Amino acid sequence: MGKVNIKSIAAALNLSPATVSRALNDSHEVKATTKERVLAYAAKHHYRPNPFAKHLKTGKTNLIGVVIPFLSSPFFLEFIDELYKLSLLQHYTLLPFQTQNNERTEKEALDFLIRQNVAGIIISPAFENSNTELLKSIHYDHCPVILFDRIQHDLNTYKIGIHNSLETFKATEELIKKGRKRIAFLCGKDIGNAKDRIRGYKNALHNYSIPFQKDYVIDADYQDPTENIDSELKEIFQRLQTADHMPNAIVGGTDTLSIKILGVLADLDLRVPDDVAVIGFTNTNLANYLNPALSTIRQPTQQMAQLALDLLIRLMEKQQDRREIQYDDFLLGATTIYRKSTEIA
Amino acid sequence: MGKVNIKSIAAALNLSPATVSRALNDSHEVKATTKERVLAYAAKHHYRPNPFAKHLKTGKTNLIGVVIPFLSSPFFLEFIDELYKLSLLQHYTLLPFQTQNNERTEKEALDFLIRQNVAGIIISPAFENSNTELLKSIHYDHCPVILFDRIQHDLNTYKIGIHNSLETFKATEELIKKGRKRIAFLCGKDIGNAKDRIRGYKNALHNYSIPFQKDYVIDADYQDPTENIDSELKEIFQRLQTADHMPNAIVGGTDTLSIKILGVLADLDLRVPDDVAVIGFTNTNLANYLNPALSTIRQPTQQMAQLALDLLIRLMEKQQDRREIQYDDFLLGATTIYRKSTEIA
DNA sequence: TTGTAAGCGTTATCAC
DNA sequence: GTGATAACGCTTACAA
Repeated sequence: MGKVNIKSIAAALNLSPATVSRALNDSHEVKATTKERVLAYAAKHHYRPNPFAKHLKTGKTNLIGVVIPFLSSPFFLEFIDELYKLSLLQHYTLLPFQTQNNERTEKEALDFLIRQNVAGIIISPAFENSNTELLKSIHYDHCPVILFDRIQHDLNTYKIGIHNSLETFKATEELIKKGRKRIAFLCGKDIGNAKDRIRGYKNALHNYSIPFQKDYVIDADYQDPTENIDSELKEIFQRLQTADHMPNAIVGGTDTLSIKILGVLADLDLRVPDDVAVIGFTNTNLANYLNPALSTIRQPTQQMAQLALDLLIRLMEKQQDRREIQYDDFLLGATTIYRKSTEIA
Repeated sequence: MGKVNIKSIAAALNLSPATVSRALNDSHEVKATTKERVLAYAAKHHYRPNPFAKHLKTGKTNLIGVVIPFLSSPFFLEFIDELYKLSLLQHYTLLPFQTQNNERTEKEALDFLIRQNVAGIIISPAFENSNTELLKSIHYDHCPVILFDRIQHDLNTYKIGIHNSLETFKATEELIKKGRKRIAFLCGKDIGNAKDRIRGYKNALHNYSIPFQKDYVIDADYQDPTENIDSELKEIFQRLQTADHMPNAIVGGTDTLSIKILGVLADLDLRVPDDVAVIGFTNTNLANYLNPALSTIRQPTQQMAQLALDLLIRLMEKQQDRREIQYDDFLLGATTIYRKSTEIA
């Protein structure tokens, strides 16, 4: 069978392409009967509009680019999943990309998205101020950009995240109240929100007059959660153990690290929570099945996704120069769940 | 600044659009100096080719559609992740879609992919023979389709999976050898590979003269792993308990169920492995950190992704009528890891 | 209410 | 080597 497009439909029905186009787009200026004829024929012959032609003409797409560090982290996975569900309802199509915390890969993803002429972009940057100039030029001249999760970024736009310093403050405080004073903090190197999370941790120590120890802030450098950083972590803690300087509590600053640390501690024959209590950021129900069940700080991914999409759509529809808009930061509340790993007798 | 496209470059350099196009495509029939001039100008003005125009003209894309039941299952996540890495190297772009085990959603995804004019599709169908006719018409008339994981499907194409019956046979046999005889099997309703997995389980029972019991095959009907089927499972096992017919071992037929069952058993105050031993399909390192560490059958996602992409590219490049190709099935080996949950004293 | 025609950015087929 | 020109499938003034 030949290809079925507007021209062939027009020919078959003795109409002009313009009328067919109008009928397919449910224009009010076309007779009801013609509309029916066209629609019936189109359905019968499985007409599929060619988006390339359409977009070439209109210059618009219903694509939304989503740029995240990686999928293999429960938080980002949940976020994307929520976003999928929501965008489906609004007839937007998601184009997800991973950066592996790498600025170059991020740039390539952004370039690709622009070539695809996406209508908007939702991003959690590879690291603090990665691709700042590129993102600014996209946001100002091409399509709106919204930041989430890693919102430490000079791009002037809506930012959706949680109150990172507050959350780590509370978690650290909880450990202190339970009598632990040698508290370590795990964080990803250069990750956009690490600073805030460390600040909360430091403030809590300060509030309870516990001296801050530099070697208790443990930077892990990873591009990918599936990477084997376990041995790196193990070495660090082994060194602390040897120096008789082992912490008796740990705050996990990222999804990935919070889970990995349990395996590391088990390897070192340290009992959780007796020897070392653990609490960390993590968005997975699996935390409850871990050994021991892990206390977690859980980000509200559903809310975050909803808000990101709403704000983005609002920006996409607005004609105003995006340089001149007054943007707000949205800091949502996280949910902390205390489980076995912080249950100190 | 005005838009920079082939025409504007041509105007600025006093060339024709045709020459510019040739230069950008590194055609040999264009003078080296002109080529340089064009490339320099393009780079300086951040020229980005418009894929919509290009594809409208050539009718070809470098897009690969990937259709999976859901992302929130470790196996599919790993698979997609591997596919991302590999396709990046080959300059293909992935368009991933989830079906939630729903034929209608799957159809919408496939329709979308065709409209996007993807060069090929890799799919694990929503269930056995879902969208058979549509997939056939796509494969024969539009672009090659490759099946993976859930390969019980009438579509005649390359199929990549594991030897499901063999793997469940071995797992069941192991439990039998450890003295367990009341062995239950968990599986997703209608999922394409459930039949084979059940067959392996049955064969093992048969080989050791253990009578097959119908109520030990437990169907769980879920659209999404994050769904709350825990209570459903709990009820089923509670009923078995009451009837004094509780199994003392369980084989988990899917990623999702294998993990969930641990929580259910804990809720029912059953000890693993003492009261009930558990082994199941699951592609996550987290299995090692679960309570207790879960024995797993792990699919070779990296190999599967590599093979899927290789075969797809081969088909995309071949001109032959796809009805007439002789397709093979590829059954790769899985890796079974025995951990605490099957450690029977 | 419908038709005509131009044009979106690119590539391919001719000429020159 | 390079330049005109048509064409891909669609939308949209403008005309009728």
